[in-house]
Amino acid sequence: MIERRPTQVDVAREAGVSRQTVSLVTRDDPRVSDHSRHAVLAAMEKLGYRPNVAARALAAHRTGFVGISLSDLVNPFHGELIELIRCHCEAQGLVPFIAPVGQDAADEKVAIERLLEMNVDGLILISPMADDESLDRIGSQVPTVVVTRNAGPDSVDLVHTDDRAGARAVVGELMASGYRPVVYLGVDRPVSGDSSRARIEGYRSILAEAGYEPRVEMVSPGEVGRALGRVVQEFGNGFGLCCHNDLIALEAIGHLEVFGLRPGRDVGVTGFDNSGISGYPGIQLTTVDQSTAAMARRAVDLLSERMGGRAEPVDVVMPARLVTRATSGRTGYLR
Amino acid sequence: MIERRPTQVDVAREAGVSRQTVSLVTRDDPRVSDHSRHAVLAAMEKLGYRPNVAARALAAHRTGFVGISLSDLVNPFHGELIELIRCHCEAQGLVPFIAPVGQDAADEKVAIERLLEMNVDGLILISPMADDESLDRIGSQVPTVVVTRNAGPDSVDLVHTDDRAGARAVVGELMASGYRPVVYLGVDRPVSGDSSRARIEGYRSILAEAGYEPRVEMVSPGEVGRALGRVVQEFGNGFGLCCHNDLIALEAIGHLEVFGLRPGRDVGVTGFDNSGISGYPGIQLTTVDQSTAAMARRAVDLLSERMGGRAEPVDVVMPARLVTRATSGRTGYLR
DNA sequence: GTGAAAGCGCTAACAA
DNA sequence: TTGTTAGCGCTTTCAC
Repeated sequence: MIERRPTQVDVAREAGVSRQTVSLVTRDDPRVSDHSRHAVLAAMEKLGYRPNVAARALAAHRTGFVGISLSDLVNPFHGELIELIRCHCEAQGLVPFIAPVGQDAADEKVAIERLLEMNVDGLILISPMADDESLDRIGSQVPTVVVTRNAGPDSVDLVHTDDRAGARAVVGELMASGYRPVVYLGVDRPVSGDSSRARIEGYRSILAEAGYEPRVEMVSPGEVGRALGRVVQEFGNGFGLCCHNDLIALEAIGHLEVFGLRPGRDVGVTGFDNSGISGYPGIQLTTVDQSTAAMARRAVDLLSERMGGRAEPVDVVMPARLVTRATSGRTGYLR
Repeated sequence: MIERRPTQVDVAREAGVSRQTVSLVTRDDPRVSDHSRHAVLAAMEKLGYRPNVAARALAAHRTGFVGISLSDLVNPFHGELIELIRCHCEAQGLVPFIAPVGQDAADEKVAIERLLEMNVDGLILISPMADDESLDRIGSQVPTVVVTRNAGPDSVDLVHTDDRAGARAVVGELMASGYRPVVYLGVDRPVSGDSSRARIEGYRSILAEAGYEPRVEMVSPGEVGRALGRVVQEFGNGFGLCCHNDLIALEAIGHLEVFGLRPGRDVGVTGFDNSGISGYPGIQLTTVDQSTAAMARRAVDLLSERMGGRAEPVDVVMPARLVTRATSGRTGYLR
């Protein structure tokens, strides 16, 4: 039922040339006569020849593969990012593969290890949980770009949004709309250089400047209710809720409605990521846009450069853009 | 900066054994003395040895890789499914990789082609767009399981939910709550055996039994507004909206609120997938549960069996379970 | 422009 | 239990 795959030998026999000529054709080498090339291509087509990547990798010491590690597949922001990265990889002749990561840093390590085992030429790590030492080990083995982190070892490049500024922007917006106090609802990711930390830092800084005490509630996705209950109990209404990302904000909005609190009216709510759903009518979440497309492009470009031999680390900071919608209260009440 | 990776030769020298012994240890072969095994493992650890998968694939004619093709990374249902598939692959000693697919069938073909090139031992295709002929070509090259489709060639196995029954259940629920007419809001995927078709068929069948005319509106994600506008214009309120999946339902709910229509009260709305967000308080979407965990497990099991030599096609139908929440109106109005 | 030869790092059958 | 011997399918000098 499952037949043997044709090899270059089969193609060569079919085309009436030597096997080496076939190899040259696959690599687009110019020193093949038009006639031979044509015969080879026709034979490949006829036989359904597909190069054996394992053999090529073994002989050529490269694969053209780019490994992508991605933990949170449920976050639509990541989905958008991956699709854009894929497009830019295509354009650069790189072949992207995703290793699904499980829950924790240990799972992530396994996933990255596997990408290394399959001889990827480069690595794009999206919101990795690994510590700097692990990142350094990885980066010194293969060109690596880390996306959404603002710090890391010199062996990797960094692409991230100005999370601090983004957080300051949304918190500023909530305060300008009159919400007090502004509470931060975040995820607990004790990873150096992680976006969650930068956002909290931005939140703290702008509150400090305005002379307010910070109040940070750490939650896991899916468990926003309890934390929010505490906040409602303590402050009633009129407070602002600066959420780590759009998903948490959506969950918070759901809980607020149960408490009878209308987002953008009784309570100000903001997210982060400007993911597709945040702009839906009926949701209209005020959030921060991360210029996802530019991030994706820069990440792939940096990787190409690293693969091309650059050794000095590069850190690209993308602008954070406030997207003001209904949930922060100033553009008209929706609900 | 980037040092050469150690090979079995290096490990053998370090451990003071022959290279072949190292090979045996990597394959967990029992006929190695405890002493040698220990020395080899220590040497591997010390050198940071990692097997070269390309070389292994070339020699052993298998990789242990399972390729997963996945078009819609933004749909959280797919994210959940992938994570479950990953877990079961681990348990079976299989290594999952995802090839990100672009927008259309041509992109998908490229992505699957790449998985084949990297010598995956098996393929799990999630909601593929390929036609039956393409699927047959794929399935006759490598063991393949197609998830979420109810028809396909004999060379592939099928795992899918009873979409017809699921659609009948939600439409029945909407009608029992008194919504008339019940409109279907679906995506246009002209793929044989696709879940979208089965759901529409279920919708039509139950409407026909009750003596109503069907009304199917096809939309693309992100463009629900226009179609919904037509429906509202025509029927005012009191109608039911059976949406192809939760994402579309959420988008529809957003638009309904702009029209001043409250889901579960003025209009009945249902989704499909029972994805995490559908149960959020404040959303409370009536939907259909697809027993995602069981689907994932069966898919991986079927793949193992195929890889083990089974040639007869298997078609597994998972039960569709109605999850009644607020948006279909009978469990108390939320909004 | 084409062919010959060597070898990438590993597995697998067999012999010792 | 360990070593020997062939390759797997391809790229890459280097001659021709």
